[in-house]
Amino acid sequence: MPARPLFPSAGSWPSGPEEAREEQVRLAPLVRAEPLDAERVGLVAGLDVTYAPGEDRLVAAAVVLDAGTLEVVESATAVARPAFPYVPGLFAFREVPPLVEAVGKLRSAPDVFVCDGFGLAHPRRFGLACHLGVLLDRPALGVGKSPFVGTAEPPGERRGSWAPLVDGGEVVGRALRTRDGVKPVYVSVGHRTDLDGATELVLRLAPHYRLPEPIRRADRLSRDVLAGL
DNA sequence: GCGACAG
DNA sequence: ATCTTGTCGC
Repeated sequence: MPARPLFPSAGSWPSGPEEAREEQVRLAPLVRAEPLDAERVGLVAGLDVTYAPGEDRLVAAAVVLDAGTLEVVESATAVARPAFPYVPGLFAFREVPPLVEAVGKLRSAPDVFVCDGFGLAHPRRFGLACHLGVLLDRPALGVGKSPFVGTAEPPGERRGSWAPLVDGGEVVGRALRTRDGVKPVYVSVGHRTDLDGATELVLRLAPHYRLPEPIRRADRLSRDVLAGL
């Protein structure tokens, strides 16, 4: 029996930004950093959400890939209304509910969840990847397309080079080059992962494109489903 | 106080 | 996030 209601349906969803920030501060200590052996990861789930222009409707997608072949194993989606407005730093309250719903429809148990956004690279060290990882108590990491908090030197131009992302004197993630000469992505720990493992895994998942394949697949699936509504 | 601010 | 075609470059 859970000590605290974990899901929105359980009635603990914040009514506004203030409560949401308090919730993040409460949950942040639950994040655990653990070594992630990228070589041993078998199944990876990519998560993403697409919003309908103008309408208050969205589609969340979870796509499970074989980390070795990058073949899609299965996928699931959820259609919903945003449960929270977009506020920088409170992003997870918008996307976590539908993402958790989509993940709940999966038959497999992915070894790692790859989120479109940040983990510890967050003002309160509790970004989307932390939030989702803690709720599911599964390994999770975040991949962002633009920096949110902190600063990083530009990594070397070659794929694989990276530079620490530092915020408030803390290393909260890495700016990682996944393609030669292309703008880096920003990797951070979500839950039960570490930066070395996350970096290695992201590189493994992004052999050809800037973004890891699981996220690209989830992005495409959520788009396609939304277009078909 | 002002600007910046994941998706 | 989304509104938006072609175009330049590897």
